[in-house]
Amino acid sequence: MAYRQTALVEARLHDNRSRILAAARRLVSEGGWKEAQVASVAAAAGMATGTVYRYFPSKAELFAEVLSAVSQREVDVLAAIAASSEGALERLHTAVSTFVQRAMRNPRLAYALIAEPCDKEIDEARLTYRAAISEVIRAVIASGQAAGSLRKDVAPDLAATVIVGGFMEGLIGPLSPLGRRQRQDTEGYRREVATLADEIATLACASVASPPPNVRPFIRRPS
Amino acid sequence: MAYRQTALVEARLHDNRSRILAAARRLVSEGGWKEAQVASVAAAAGMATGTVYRYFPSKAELFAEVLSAVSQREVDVLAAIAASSEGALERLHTAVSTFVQRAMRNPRLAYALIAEPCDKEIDEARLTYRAAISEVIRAVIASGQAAGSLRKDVAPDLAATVIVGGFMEGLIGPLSPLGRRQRQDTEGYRREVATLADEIATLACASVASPPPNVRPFIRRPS
DNA sequence: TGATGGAGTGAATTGTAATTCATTTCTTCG
DNA sequence: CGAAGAAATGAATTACAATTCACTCCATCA
Repeated sequence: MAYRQTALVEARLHDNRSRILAAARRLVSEGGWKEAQVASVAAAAGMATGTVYRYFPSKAELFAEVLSAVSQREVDVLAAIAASSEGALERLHTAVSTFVQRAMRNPRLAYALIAEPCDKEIDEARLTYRAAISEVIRAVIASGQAAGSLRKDVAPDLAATVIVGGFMEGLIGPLSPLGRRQRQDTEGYRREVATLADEIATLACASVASPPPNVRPFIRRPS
Repeated sequence: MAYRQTALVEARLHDNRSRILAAARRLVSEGGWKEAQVASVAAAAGMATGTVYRYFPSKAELFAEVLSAVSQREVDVLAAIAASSEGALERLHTAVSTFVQRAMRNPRLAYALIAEPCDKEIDEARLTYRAAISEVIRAVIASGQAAGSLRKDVAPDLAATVIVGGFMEGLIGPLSPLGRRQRQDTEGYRREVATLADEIATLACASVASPPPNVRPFIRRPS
């Protein structure tokens, strides 16, 4: 028994793992999935390609962990807002507009994690966090319905799904590399983002607020 | 000059092209993108792989045309609804619920075309039609605002994007191979679909209907 | 110090489909 | 019929990254 792992080595291993994750995250947030190749990550982390595989079993698991780390923080932020003692409508508005504003802080990363085409396996990991966000929103809606401040004629889970889809889609244009024209460090940009966030949040709130819309849809001949 | 294309041959060529498109569409609607391989399409159309390339320059263009054909019909249906003389809110409700119901007629195909992970190039073609749908919805919203039946405090293009994202997301669960458990030919299924369509459409309508929601969002300390 | 075994390396391998193209088969018409 | 050109074929090629692994390098400790 001439070798046993010592604390120093253990620390280095842990550090390597972190460096890989950081490099992976940086590459995605700079160039999207196109840049997120295992070989590039390894190079960016200052090690050989094979080394990455000593820390992660596959590319998919590596990036799932990147996604997980970023997304979990957002879920936590939303959960904290949801847990506050404000009215349901206020919590919903704040949750949505906060999500939008935070996403716009790092648009390229948010775009990649939310919308950019990527490998199937990574895409599946997205679902998990979209579901987690949806669940937070659902709880807010359900509590608002119980308290009587929100309409009761919509299923909370469906409403939450629609709201999440809505604000994500509303974000995609502004987030996407094509939709962003302005430098991010200007006052005008900040104001635009705040306006966008408020408008999207208001749409979300309106969809579940009382009173219900008074619509009498007409019947179409099915075609 | 011993050969010139005759009408008979021209007809066969056109027929081949159609067969390729039909086969491609059938494969996607049966097995999703996983089954949508050029070789499989060729086999399903009863010809050799290389032949497909005499009609389409690439896989992406082939499937973009499949997507285009299916989507354009939906855009047309929505446009017809949008052009009717009903109130804006009624047109919006009918447009959304009609889209949902039509999608649920062929869930596997709709799922593939709307949400299933696929090649980047095909994914880009999706954007075109999502934008076209969004534009139809935007026009309805704008006309409703002009007529005074819809709130004026939301930008029509943003509202349209959010609504489209919302109803697409609301559809994904029910459309996806995992979310569908029931046979499609039962009375119960039809009723469920109708309910889903109505609920989603109602959410969409509520998000832009008058009066605006009365929300006073609280301020969070940025974290 | 040198024997032991884990850690790191990166060129080579693998897997997966799209795409090509030399060859064969079919159509046309003198 | 048979020459000429178009269309079809499908096995071979290409492209591209993920993944592997035989080897080298380093840390540990008797």
